[in-house]
Amino acid sequence: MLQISYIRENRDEVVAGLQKKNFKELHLVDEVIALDESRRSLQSNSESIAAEANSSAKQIGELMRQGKKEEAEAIKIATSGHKAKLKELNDALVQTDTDFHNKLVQLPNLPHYSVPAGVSADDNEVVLEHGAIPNLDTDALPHWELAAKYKLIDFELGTKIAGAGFPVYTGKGARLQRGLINFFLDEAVKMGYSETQVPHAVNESSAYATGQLPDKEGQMYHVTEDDLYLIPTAEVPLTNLYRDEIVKEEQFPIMHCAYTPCFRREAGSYGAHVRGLNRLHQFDKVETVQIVQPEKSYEALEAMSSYVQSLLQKLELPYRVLRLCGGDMSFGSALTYDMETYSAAQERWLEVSSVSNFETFQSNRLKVRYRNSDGKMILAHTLNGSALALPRIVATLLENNQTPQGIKIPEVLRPYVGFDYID
RNA sequence: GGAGAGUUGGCAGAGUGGUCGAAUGCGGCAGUCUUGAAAACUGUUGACUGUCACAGGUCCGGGGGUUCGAAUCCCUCACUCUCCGCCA
Repeated sequence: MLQISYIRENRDEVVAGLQKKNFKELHLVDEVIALDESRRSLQSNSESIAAEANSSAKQIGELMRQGKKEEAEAIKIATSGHKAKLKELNDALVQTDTDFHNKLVQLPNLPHYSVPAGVSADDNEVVLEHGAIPNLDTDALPHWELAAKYKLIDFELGTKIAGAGFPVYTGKGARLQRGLINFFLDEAVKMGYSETQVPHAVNESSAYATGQLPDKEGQMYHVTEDDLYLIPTAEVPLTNLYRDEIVKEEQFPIMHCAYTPCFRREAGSYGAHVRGLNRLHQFDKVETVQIVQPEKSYEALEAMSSYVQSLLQKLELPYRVLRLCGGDMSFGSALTYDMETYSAAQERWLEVSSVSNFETFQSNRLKVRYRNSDGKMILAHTLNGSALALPRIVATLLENNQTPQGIKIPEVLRPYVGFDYID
């Protein structure tokens, strides 16, 4: 959620930023400003009446104590009109405030100045590419065929017990999953992230605070009986750890990592691009979250980005880093780097990580603040990044490393999985 | 699932319908003392909103009501705890 004080004072910059993000409902900006205006004037009206009512009530109390009943009665009669007026003003205020808030939350975050203009994934800027793209034989198989051949993943069995997009991992496939999770967690801890286990379901307040609600309501599984949402990413519980907290400056940088399954409904996608592991309703991911002072957040973003790259390097996967253009960025992000690995058998890039700085967009709702050295309350900046999401890593690992002897496991993973080849 | 108790400031914990944004203790901060620290003593110490700054307003789990006036009375919802039942 953007800060209204900023919108009020920087209207033109806000509009320009939203345009860069390819946001269409620009009229909302002026509507929000107008609603804020009338909300504040209603508030000051209501408050001055409240102030009068308060002082009358105090006088009455004083007079009653002194036993001057008649005088008290007189003031009672004189102030009896306040109540109706107050009620009226407050009703208007509540209505205006609700309208104001409903519109304010529809505004996405403003992009960082370095974000390239553009409307779609084609306009993303390739920051760098690393590693050689492997030349596979012409009979190389896509990962879903490899998964079947080596009995690593059973998609049909998952469909039977849950539905499409809920794979069952078996044998060395299951072992590979566990190995990757442990590897990612160990690496994150080495980087200074504190390992955390979090609930896999969250309440409405949490989903709202990190921005999944109301923006992405349909993308989450909702347990209606208990009004809980299955987490689409560990970002939600991890970031909400600090909801409504005033943290001490010396706690910074706050760094957490967590492994969780992630649940996404993601309706409406079909075809080869969602085959196999490319898009799932349940998948595994190790997430990293940082909460830092505003002046440190871009430094932290770069560190998170190079950390993710170091993982890909250790896994010996060719990858590239994209700086997302305005139109392709998520609702709450100010700057996002996507990491993609090259899937040689599918001959395309697959997104395996997304690292974002939300600046104060999340913390404004979360109310994560700290007191700076001048004693001022400051909203902290929040960042998060996948480090890493498993399915597409597994997909590229299987495809790129297929050899006549089987699928070669990268050195670094061998101690984690306990074998050198899948065969 | 059944029965009961509770929700107050960073924490613990008082609170009679008016003088309660709230006693007291702990913690935090500043000072005195000390070479320094501890102890002791003194002072100070919530958030939000609003203003150039004051003033003003809101907040005692959330929402609603009664009243001139609610932390205190009523309704309602949520959550927490205890006991019983069930259970990994």
